[in-house]
Amino acid sequence: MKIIYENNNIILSSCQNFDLGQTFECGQCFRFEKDADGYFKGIANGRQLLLKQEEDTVTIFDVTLSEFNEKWKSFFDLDRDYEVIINELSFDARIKTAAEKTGGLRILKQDGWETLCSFIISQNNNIPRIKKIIASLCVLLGEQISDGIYSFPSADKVAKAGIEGLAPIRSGFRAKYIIDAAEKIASGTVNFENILKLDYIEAKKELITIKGVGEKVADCVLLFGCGFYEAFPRDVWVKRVIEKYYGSDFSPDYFGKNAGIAQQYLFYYERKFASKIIL
DNA sequence: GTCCAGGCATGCA
DNA sequence: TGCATGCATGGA
Repeated sequence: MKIIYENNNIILSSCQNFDLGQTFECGQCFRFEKDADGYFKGIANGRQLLLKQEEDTVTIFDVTLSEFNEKWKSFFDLDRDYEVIINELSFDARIKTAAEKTGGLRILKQDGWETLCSFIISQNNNIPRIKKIIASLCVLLGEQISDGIYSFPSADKVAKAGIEGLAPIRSGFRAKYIIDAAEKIASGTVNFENILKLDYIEAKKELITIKGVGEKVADCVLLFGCGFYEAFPRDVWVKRVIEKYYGSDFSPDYFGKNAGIAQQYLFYYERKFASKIIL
């Protein structure tokens, strides 16, 4: 990959294993959309981001080189060689097949609190509605960045709103879980800086102390928000794949240190290509 | 109208 | 420890 800074845009050329559509659509994030002209728009790290991809060239608009190096390089996991990872995982025929279609996705490193809150909302819910609830939460309690664009609200702001304050977002039984998470993050009882220093097992234990956070949500937070690539979220889709192809004695250790990436290939492939569900 | 959604807490064996 | 059940809401 070559990085060029030009007219306040970052141009990434000769990108390998980097497809914006797959990265944003594969189910790890909820605030990026593709518009009719093929531009991707989203909100992350407290700002709006505009991107476009033509073949193996990705342009990130209105971003300085220092901002790119500080924030977005790690956000898009650009220092990781996914081709090597796919080769390592391709001892498994299912991964090899899946990655032929989904190998352009990259595991984003999103804000921990936002990821935690988003995946609490995701439980027993469908993706359109998850996006809708998150969007209303941002309008309700986030900061207005520009016209109609709102940041993800701080844990402090959400904690202060309380369960009643969340009523307008219609999150149902999840409201009490959102508030418990917000309170624990705001008070420092659960601290992402600390979690990043722990090993995977300890980090997961820490997250599960939050009400409404079980193994699956914790694994999503660790994988999509904390860079624990061994985290292997088992949702209904992945469980289905495991039952069908790997059997009941399956362990994520089978895929090793990048089990989470393997999981994402399987999840996305199953939803997009192996089932009739349209994303 | 009915089914079900990137689960989890709870109660009961 | 393991399994059944309820949960709020609205998309499909």
